[in-house]
Amino acid sequence: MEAEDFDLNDFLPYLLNQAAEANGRAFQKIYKDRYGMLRTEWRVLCHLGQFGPMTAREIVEAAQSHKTKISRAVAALEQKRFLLRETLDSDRRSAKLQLSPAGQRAYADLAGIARDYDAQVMGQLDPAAAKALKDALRHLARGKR
Amino acid sequence: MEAEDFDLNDFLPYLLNQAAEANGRAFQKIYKDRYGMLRTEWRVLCHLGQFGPMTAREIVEAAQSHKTKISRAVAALEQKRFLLRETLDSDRRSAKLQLSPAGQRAYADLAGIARDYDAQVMGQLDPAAAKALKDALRHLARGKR
DNA sequence: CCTTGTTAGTTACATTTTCAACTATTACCG
DNA sequence: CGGTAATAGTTGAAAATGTAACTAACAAGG
Repeated sequence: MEAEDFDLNDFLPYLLNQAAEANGRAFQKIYKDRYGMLRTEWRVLCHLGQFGPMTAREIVEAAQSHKTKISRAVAALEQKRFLLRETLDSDRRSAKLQLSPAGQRAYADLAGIARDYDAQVMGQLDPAAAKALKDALRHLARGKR
Repeated sequence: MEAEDFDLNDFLPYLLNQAAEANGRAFQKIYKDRYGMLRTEWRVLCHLGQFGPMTAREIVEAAQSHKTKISRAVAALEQKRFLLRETLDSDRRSAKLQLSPAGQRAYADLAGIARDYDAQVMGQLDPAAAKALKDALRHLARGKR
């Protein structure tokens, strides 16, 4: 329990951060340069492209992200004409959000690149370790918010 | 290579981010509430506590962090009296940075908590998976900046 | 219906991060 | 040496994020 036993390079939050940052940068450059998107915008695009129309609240839950972030990302995507919103009759506070054709094209483009990127990075790891890694990450990402 | 094959919940940068955020929050609260530190400040404290006196540039390299972030964190730690700076005779642009006694106490305190926290989280994982996880993270964190 | 409470989403403001100069010092090279 | 280039670190403005308060719509109980 002494501080001497502590090793920063073995501290999980630090490792996760370093890995996330190092890893995110390359891909971030792509959606930024190509579509002028921020990370949260890419995430919203991604959720809608993958799961179909959703409300903002559903995206908040799925992405485990703060509602102001989602709100702003939705507004930005709408302004860029990647997204359409349609107020729900059943609850006029919410809107059904879905990708425009341009949004779908952007999603298809980026998803393809993401897939390749993921395959390339994961390919550097031993297959068993690769699977274990993602399982562990999914476990760590769950439930502590 | 089609977008349909892409699964966000299997995309490494996304998983890394989710895991890092979920995981970082809990510990962040501690150094923030207890010492009013920001994450970069905690990191600088940590580097100095662990590796002894360094220059700002060395911290930048070790932490793979931007120099303005480090510069401001150093200034903040100095103001909080956790850190002492001493201009180098060999190169008067740089300074030797080291923790004050108060800084060392804060480090010892936080390092102990960090160690426990890490053990607790890692303990939830299968031992083999736990080791594989950190190895993989170290691999991913390397070299891509 | 009318009051009270809750929820979806937005907006305003403060904090933090990033980006682009800028200063001071050192290194290199004719 | 003297001038140009490179490096350590800082600063100011712009962008992004987080926090809190807000609006609008719904829900439920009397």
